[in-house]
Amino acid sequence: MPPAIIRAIPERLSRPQQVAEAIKSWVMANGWVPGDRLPSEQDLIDRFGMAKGTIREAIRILEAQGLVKSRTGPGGGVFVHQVSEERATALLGNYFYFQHLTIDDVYQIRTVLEPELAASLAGKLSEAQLHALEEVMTCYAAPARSAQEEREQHISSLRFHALLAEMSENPLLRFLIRFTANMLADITVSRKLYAQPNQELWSSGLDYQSRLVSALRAGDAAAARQILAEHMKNAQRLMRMQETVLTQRFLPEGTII
Amino acid sequence: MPPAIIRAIPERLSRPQQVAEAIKSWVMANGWVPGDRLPSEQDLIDRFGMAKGTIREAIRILEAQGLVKSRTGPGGGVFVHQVSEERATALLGNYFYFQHLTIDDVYQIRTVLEPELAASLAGKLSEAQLHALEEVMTCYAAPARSAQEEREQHISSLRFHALLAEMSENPLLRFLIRFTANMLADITVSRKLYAQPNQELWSSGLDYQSRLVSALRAGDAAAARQILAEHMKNAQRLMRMQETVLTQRFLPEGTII
DNA sequence: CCCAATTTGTTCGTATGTATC
DNA sequence: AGATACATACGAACAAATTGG
Repeated sequence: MPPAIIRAIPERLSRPQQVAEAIKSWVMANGWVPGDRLPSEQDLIDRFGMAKGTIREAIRILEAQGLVKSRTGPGGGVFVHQVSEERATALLGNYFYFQHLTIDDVYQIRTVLEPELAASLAGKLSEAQLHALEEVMTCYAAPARSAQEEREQHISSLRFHALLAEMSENPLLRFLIRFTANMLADITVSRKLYAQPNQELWSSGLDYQSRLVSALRAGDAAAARQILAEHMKNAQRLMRMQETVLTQRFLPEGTII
Repeated sequence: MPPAIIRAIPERLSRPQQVAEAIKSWVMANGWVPGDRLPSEQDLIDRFGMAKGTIREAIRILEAQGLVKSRTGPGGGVFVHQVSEERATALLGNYFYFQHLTIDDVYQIRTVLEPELAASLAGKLSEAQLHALEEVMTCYAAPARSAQEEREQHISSLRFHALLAEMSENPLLRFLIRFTANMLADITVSRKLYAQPNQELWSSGLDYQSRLVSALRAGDAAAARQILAEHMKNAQRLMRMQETVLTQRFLPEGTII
């Protein structure tokens, strides 16, 4: 039987990478948490017996991963930093830049995750949270008068889903819903911007969401699941009708819906 | 109405970060693909009018993100590189290091993704692929005699799911299934290693998988979905019974099941 | 407001390592 | 083996940013 975990042959790491890994393990071993300061640059130079440039490159590697942040001046230094959702989104987005995703690929995921999210939140939201959702919905109460407006409403709709995800207790579910919504917001383009907006379809989208909030308020998980399942199916159909496609691009950090 | 996409105030980037972003955009604009060589270090120094150290730090940032790789020697240089699944997994794992995930969090995702995967693959697999799945199943044909063996079988079971995911056409689904399986393989520890293995439960796990392969071969999507849904519910219950917990840790690149 | 101390950030010259021919 | 072309590493000096007096 093969070993439980196949650890790839460690291709020779450059020294900065080694140092970065060493620091990472060191942080973990010491149980350092975000906000804690790492030894100073000079200190690291002495400890590792390496040149300043090498140490600095190591720091930059950790910084690129979102694990540390550095500040200049007295009281400055390199600090452990909690990887932000933005950073994680950008880094994962880089991976998918090279995998040609289709709209349907993304919707295959959303079609199962969103209903699950809705079901898990039914009856668990405060009145304030439910109000926040209704607030976002007002952004597209009026029917779109152009394809451009329609697209903006689509983005608002995605924001609704991102907000809903924010309310989940499950960090993984939260991230995945928001990640997929961000992907769609960032990299979809409609090929039919000249076309007339299809009011019937998007207004039914609004209808879905208000029914959803009702179900969430009533604590009806089955209904919430069902409503969102239909909503997803519908949204996917609309994207298809508009011949929407995904544009390949790197996601710069800082984009968030 | 707020802007469609809120772009966070661009907190002042250090020069290496700016250079890294500039190179990234440059690569995209030129449509460079994995394997293409970036200008030499000296060339970049001249172009950006910056010192070697700064340029090198920028390269390291891109390297940490998995976007480039550099080789020394003649014909060497910095090359565009497709972000590997391992790298993406490690980087995303860093994010979840700071979000305390529970077993149930991971299973909430698996419970909906795995059945969807199974359904989408029904009737689409070649006989060779189906054989490969049956091959992995043989690893735990024999009942576990200890908690340790039981854990090894659990890992094998995860490998089965990872292999199944590999067969999906959907890169996002593929990644997510494999990511969650990797999370469980890497960071679960059983708190009841002293306990007797529960043969009944795991052998039923094997039963599920052989029924699944049959359904896949028969092209019965509904059955495949149903079988995996039950399998997931059962596996989650087992993890609960064993009081399995997640240990928080950074995932070094190179771990893969 | 300025000055001094502290810490990271940047530059340049030089030397070393490595792979190709 | 030797020459070449490239990244890699080192060290010392200098610059910029931040804090506190």
